[in-house]
Amino acid sequence: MDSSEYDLPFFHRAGFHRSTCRVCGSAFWTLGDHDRCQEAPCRDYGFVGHPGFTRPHTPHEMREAFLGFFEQRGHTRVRRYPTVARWRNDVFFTQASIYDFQPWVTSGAIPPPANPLTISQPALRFIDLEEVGRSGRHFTLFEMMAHHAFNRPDHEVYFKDRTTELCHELLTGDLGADPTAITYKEEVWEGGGNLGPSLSVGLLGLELATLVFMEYVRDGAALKPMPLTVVDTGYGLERFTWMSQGTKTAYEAVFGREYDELRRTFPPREAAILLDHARALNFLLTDGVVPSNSKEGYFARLLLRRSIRILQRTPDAPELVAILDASGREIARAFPEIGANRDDLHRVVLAEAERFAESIDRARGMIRRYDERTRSTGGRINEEDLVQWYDSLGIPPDLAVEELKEPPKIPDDFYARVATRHENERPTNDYVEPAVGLPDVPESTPATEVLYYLDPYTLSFEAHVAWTNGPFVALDRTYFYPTGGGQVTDKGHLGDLEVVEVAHQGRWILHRLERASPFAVGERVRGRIDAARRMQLMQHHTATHLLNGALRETLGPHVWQAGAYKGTESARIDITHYKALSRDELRKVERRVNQVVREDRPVKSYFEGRSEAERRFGFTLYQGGAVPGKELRIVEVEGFDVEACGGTHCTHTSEVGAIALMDVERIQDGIVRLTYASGERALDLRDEHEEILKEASRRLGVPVAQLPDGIDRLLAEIEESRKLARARRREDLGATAERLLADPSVAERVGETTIITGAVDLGRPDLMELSRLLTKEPGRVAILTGEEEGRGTLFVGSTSPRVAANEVVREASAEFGGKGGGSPAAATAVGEPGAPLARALEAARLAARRAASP
RNA sequence: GGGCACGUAGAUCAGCGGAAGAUCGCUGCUUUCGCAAAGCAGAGGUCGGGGGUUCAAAUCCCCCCGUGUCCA
Repeated sequence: MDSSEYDLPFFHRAGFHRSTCRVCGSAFWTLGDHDRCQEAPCRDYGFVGHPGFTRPHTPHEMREAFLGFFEQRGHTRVRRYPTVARWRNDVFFTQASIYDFQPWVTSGAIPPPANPLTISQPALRFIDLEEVGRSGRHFTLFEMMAHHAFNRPDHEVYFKDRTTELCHELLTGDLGADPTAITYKEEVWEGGGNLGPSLSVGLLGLELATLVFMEYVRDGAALKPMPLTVVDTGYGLERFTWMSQGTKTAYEAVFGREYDELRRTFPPREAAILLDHARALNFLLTDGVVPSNSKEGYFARLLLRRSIRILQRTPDAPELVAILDASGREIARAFPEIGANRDDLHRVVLAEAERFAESIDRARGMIRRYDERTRSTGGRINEEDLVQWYDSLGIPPDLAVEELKEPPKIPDDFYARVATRHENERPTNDYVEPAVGLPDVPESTPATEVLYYLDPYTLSFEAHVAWTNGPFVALDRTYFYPTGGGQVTDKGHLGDLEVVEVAHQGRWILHRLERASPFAVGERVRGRIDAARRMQLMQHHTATHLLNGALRETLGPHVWQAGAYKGTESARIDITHYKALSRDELRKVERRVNQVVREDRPVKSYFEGRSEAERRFGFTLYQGGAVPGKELRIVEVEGFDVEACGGTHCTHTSEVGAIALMDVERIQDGIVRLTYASGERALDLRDEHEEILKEASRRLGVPVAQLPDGIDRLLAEIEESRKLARARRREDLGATAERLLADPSVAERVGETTIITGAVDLGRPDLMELSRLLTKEPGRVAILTGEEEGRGTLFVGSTSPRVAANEVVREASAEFGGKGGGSPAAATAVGEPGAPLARALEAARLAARRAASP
């Protein structure tokens, strides 16, 4: 980056000079006499014990000081965005204040909520997890205070010069930092194909803020100016607070009284971890994350379980929810939504704690058994075992060690070893829906005017053909709904031809006909939509919104839609929830949702600017995931549910008819799927079930009310006859055994051993069973042959210590080309088809006699 | 989304190519005024499902399903 980028008029006006850091070699600007930039590691902390600001601030005071400062200078204060980035699908969490405005504002697609604006945005960075409590300055959740300006060619708010001036004024004004102690280090910021100069603000060894100026687009080797330049600043609230107090670590300054409180029970690192995690969890859970083993849920689980482990190994530790509540009360001073649903939050946390306890119990037993087994065979548990247990069973190494009699040392690089195991995993997240084979539409074709948004009831219309190719037709306007948003395609007719599928393709909606289109461009055609199908889809879609609302109302605000599908036969919604739904909860939801149907509330669909809609309804709008565009289509069930949605909807809830829940299942950890039907299908379904019941009752010959008992009786009968068959077989075999034992020609005595030989017509399992019956007493050898599918089977069982069954079989099997083997107690061989089985039997008898003779 | 581990009697698990086991629980009997307890006897298993390899599969291989867990 050219050095002129940093040569700001402000620096000259205020008397700054440019210098080079003796340690890191970077250029920086300062009023003072420094040979190095004023950030660690180039210099030590100089503010511990000697605060760099005049007055100590709490985080709350510091946030107010910051936001107030910028408000007084023409900035509008903007409310925080959720810590879960619902409006984007490229990241899980909000990691910086600028995330709030990506991609729609930064790309210029929509105007910012205010310009310039100031915000304090809670941000999450799990990359620093291990440093929390150790470094004295890292947090998983931190607040990034910022002022942002978005400059268009026709409207410049401010850029590098004013930004730096404001920053300097902030520090040296009321906060009272020594102007000569500050350095502005020249850096380059790059991200997402954009880049620009940035300044890193150092004071007494602490990097307090970064001022980023997004200015260029990388185009190969060249840099092209961005049409919209962005001021992206980040001021760490925690660091400002720390600087103002000059405590030993940032944790004392940030967590204040709660930290002192916990320090009575915990060492410094653990107290810091507990409070850091509690703060992050308060935001995460309030913003609707349910702990689970995948996606954002995993991070909530990680924080919860780490916290629980610390509490578990500490005597007289406070309750986790108590720590969460204390932390939440402090946060709520600035963010009142935190703790507003404390009961729901407690339920989520307690459910997770319970699961963790179960998991640990299981693990404990397993480790103890494994330890005993290993030691009894002279082995030892090694470090790799610890890694394996953590990776596959989730047993923290410190816990494993507690259970072991002779524990190995936990290696220092434990977590690095875990990471090594995950090195060769290939990320396949970037799965793209395979192209459905839609043709490209020439750019010159006018975009399709989408009419179903405005009126879902017009099912017959006239339009002009805008473009056509094979079976595909684009119209200048259409009421046909294309597959999307979990709602399946409309069907119907264009002219006399059937429309089999409708799909989005760029700015057009393509209708695929049953065969090649006969229409000419410009031709006027009549479109007719399959009314019954559309009605059913509308009912299912509106039903989905109603259920979503009822589920959130019944189960708690942690419920978010995690996926949905609306077909003609049924619909389903996946929601985030921490356990399976009880029968009672289901009944409640079904009653509630049908009540809303009967209340006949209006369902309004309209367009609204993104920022305005977010402001009015909050981020629960994005139930269906991130949606593109500057305007959102809002579907509002009055007083009940509001979502951004492009689907076709009933205009009153009563049109949904009825909603019948068909099935509920936990499809994965933290996600519950409900399947249901509405409208005509709900009635059909009830009829079908009725029919099935009646038919079952007819076939079983009992009244419907007695079906369960009837089935029980039937099952008992089946069980009975199965037992009977088994008993009969055993009896038959028993009779055969007795017959053989009674026949002096088949049983011969050699020394202590009785050898019984017999050729019977039985298969292998029966031969085995028979052998068992014959060799119940010690000192017996049974040599049996049978035939199965033309192949002779030899079975030898022995309870004589002198006669090894496998030896007998080995010697005999040569006689009939048999392959086999076994143990000294039982052995078997199967011969070639048609091989002389009798010879094998005789050979086995001789072998057994030889072995048995003293 | 990917890796790893695990699915065996009602429960907890062992077995890891040769005749399905242990402990607890259950049933019956003995002992006891009765209970607890003990002793004896017994019932209870498509070894998650489906393919394959093998003379032989709970055990080895492949594909599903389910559970747990680590990591993005």
